[in-house]
Amino acid sequence: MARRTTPAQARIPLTRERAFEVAVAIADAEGIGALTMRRLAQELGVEAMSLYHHVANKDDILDGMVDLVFAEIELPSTDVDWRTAMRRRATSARSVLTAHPWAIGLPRSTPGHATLRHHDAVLGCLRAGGLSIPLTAHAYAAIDAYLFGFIAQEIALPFESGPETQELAAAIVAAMPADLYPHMREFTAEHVMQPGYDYGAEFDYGLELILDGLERARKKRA
Amino acid sequence: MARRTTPAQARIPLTRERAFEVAVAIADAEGIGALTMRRLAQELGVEAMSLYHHVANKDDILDGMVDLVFAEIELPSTDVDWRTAMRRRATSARSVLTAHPWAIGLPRSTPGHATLRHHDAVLGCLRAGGLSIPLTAHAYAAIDAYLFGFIAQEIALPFESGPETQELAAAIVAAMPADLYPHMREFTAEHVMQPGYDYGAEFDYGLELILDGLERARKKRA
DNA sequence: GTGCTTGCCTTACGTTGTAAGTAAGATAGC
DNA sequence: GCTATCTTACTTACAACGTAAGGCAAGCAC
Repeated sequence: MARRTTPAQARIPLTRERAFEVAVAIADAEGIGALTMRRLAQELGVEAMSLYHHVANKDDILDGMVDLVFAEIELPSTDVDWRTAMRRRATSARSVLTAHPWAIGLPRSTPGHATLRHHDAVLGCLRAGGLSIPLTAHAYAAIDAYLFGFIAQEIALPFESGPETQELAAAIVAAMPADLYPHMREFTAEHVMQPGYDYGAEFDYGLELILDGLERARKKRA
Repeated sequence: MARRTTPAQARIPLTRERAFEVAVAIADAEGIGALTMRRLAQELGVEAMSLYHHVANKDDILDGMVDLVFAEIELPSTDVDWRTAMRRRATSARSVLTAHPWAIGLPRSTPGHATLRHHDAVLGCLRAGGLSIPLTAHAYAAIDAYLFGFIAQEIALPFESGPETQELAAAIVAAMPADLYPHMREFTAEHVMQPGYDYGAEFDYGLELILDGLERARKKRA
């Protein structure tokens, strides 16, 4: 019997977009490992195989999810200084990807519309900011490598980035063989354990380093 | 019958290390997707479940593989200028991780000995180069974020980084809706398509940007 | 000899993605 | 009205996965 599971209420028709949204919700709540075709279907009030009428396969869903996340990231504005615009979009990307930590580790196959538009806006912002095309190429590669690299490292940390959990980090290092890693030991004792330490705060330093270097290069050419 | 599969030759006893090495070989040759417990066991002339006498589970194997890869990366030397040392280790990391492209995308759970020793050596190199502890923290975070971020981006490219495949990149962009991504279009036409373009070459520019900024900060304090 | 340890194998289970086929309702043409 | 077709969802089934539980054989200690 192909009877509707909830005959009382008119069913919201299944669409790609709804599937992506619910998939994101599952991954956010329980991790990407909890996202199976059956689980997603169940959450949509549908059987697993019905999903295949709207998506090609699971990778298709993962692509759609990543694009949905990218759509959340603030596009760089061309109304402000290019460095300010880059700073804002970097901060936005960091907060969005931290909220969806599974997204950065997903195998990226085909970029979606939001992803492409995002990258297009970044290029446009750099050009509008007065960077030459070769310098734009340098900036684009450097900023994105740093941005997504930092976020990936931060997410991979075994503890939350924050002041109250430095003790945990210290405990991890303290549990290591005493003289094998002397510099990590020193670094932990004299820096990580110090009050006010916050790994996440390093984000801004590195970003400014790159933006300053690029601005210097831009001025030199002009 | 617990008969040996190759009774003629004395069997090399199974060890964690041998399992890791063969696992790396499989992942290198056929991708990480081809690495299953059964396949690995077969390659070792053993049944799948025998592996569990030497490793805890599959994640344990993945950890061991990553550590094996890290062991290949050249440690930064303290005999040369700290920037030279960082440049060399970055170049080494890039070539090693490009040779084992599956490694950078693996979920990192517990770092192994080689990984820890590597990070310890990096910290030691920076300190020996005259960077203060806070500046070492900045440098460590910035360099690694950029380094691993760039490599991840490079590996995720749908084409090999190299001069002869820029046409493919151009074809991808050319297939996009005409006016949706104007800056990508401009960038491709006026830069990617130009002779001599090589995305991989951006690696050095960004790295120098960061190293120069850090050196400037070091000098200012001294 | 007996008993313990080590190393490997056998069988089996639950879960996964998805191929293939089918059936119910909606819509269009007459 | 009736039928043909399309859309949407369901059912069944399968091969491949990680791994739990237990068994058999060889080597060693005594």
